[in-house]
Amino acid sequence: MQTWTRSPLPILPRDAIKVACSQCNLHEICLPLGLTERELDQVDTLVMARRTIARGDAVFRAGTRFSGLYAVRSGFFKTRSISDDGRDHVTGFQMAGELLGLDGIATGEHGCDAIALEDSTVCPIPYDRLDSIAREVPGLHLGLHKIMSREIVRDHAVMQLLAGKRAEERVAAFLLSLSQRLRQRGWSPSSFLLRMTREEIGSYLGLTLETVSRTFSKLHEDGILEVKQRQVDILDEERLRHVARPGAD
Amino acid sequence: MQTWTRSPLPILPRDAIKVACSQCNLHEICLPLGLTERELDQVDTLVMARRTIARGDAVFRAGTRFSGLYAVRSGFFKTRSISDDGRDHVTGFQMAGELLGLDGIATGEHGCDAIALEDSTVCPIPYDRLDSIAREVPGLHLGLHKIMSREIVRDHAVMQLLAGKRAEERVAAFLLSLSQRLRQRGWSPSSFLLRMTREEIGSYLGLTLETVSRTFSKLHEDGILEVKQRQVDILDEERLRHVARPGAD
DNA sequence: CGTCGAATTGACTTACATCAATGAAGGTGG
DNA sequence: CCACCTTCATTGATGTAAGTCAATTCGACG
Repeated sequence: MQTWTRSPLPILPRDAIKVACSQCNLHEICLPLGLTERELDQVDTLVMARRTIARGDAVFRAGTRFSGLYAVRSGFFKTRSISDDGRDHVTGFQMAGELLGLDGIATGEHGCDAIALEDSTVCPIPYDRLDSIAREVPGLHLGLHKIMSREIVRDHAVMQLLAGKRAEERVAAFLLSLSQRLRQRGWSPSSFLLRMTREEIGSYLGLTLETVSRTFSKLHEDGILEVKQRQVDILDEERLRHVARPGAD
Repeated sequence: MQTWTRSPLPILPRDAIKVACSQCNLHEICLPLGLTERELDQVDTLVMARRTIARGDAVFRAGTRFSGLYAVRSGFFKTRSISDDGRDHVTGFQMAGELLGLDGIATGEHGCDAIALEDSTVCPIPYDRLDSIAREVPGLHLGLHKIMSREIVRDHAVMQLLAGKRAEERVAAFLLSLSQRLRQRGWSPSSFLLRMTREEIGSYLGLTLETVSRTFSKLHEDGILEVKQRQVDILDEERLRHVARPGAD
């Protein structure tokens, strides 16, 4: 059924398809954010092809050479890294319009694995070409700076959450963050399917899978959520907000 | 005694002194990292003056307009932000050669307070000038990207630590990180004075000040550290490493 | 229908927080 | 110079949120 996505251009990999940022409905939240039409045309030469990633597969793995970033075109990812003592840790979840691989610029090697949690597509963005095109499109640098800066802000928020919040607050904040990002993309912010396991949520939030599960049950008992396996329905966003930030009024 | 640092140029603020990156002994770890002599000369026009910050004062505060970054020239800082629910949290400690303010690029507002923990000096780097100079010095963009990327990598390491490690491991990792950064700067990595309180360490590591104190005592009892108030002497770095990453070999 | 990974729930343990008292260091003013 | 105060650090006693271990249950898939 989807055979039309398969290489009309025999030179490219089978799963690649030519695509332009200017035509992409994500360009308002993705890298080309805030560029003019003219500038967008130049950026179009950047992203040559899409790559499809099957559920469970990696876009890149920790330790491999960094050659560029990947914009999530569709689907859902987790990034995970193995810590010095062998335990592994989920550092984030990424959805359409978000960038993978920012942590590789520093060292020239990817610092984590980027794993697809469902069948997904990404737009590879070669870093050297990005850099040279950005010389003619100054807004592109600003855009990238902003994206990296936003990542830092987000990480700080997560650090705050891990350092200071209790299990219930963490889980509530996590759900609200998902909800808000879904809303931005035009999907339902109150009814959605979790793409990750309880264990992956727990790893991200610094909790065990049992605690995550119990917390979902608790929020359910309290009438704030409907949870059935991976299906989540937020019944009372206001109270969920309240759970996430106790003490604030 | 230090009056010679005070404005030989009456136009500048009293505590400002003209300074060049090319003459700065920090340019190997600071922003101009990896630039040629020629390029450095151009960058010299960027940083016009130093600013001194008294202990306890802020370089900038959360919510104020972002106008640029600040390179720590000397001294020691903490960054702290107030979370949505009113508690405050230390997001990092910065020493000579490190940049303050990266999280402000995203929103155009500073996301945290940057407080001097001892009398310090910073080099203000106006963002718009940085951006325009970077057009002629491409390495500067790469440098900034690398610095931001490194910040992301570090934040992920902290997240890992907060999510997965126990008190003793956190404190050990914290001391090792300090030690390593001191070594990079040519100071003693094994004998140093902590610039922050137990409470600030605790806030950063997601622990109470009591737990931090107890953990120091424990490491002392085990013969790994000498700790007397703020003075720390690492007696056995190898074992400290071992405490920080249990289970690894 | 049986198998397997994921999720839920319960009983028990523990690492760390909380509460509280005491002790050192450093700065200020008489 | 010493007495005083404030801030920071240490140490102990007790409480609790979340981890651990273990048993079911649920759903998806072959």
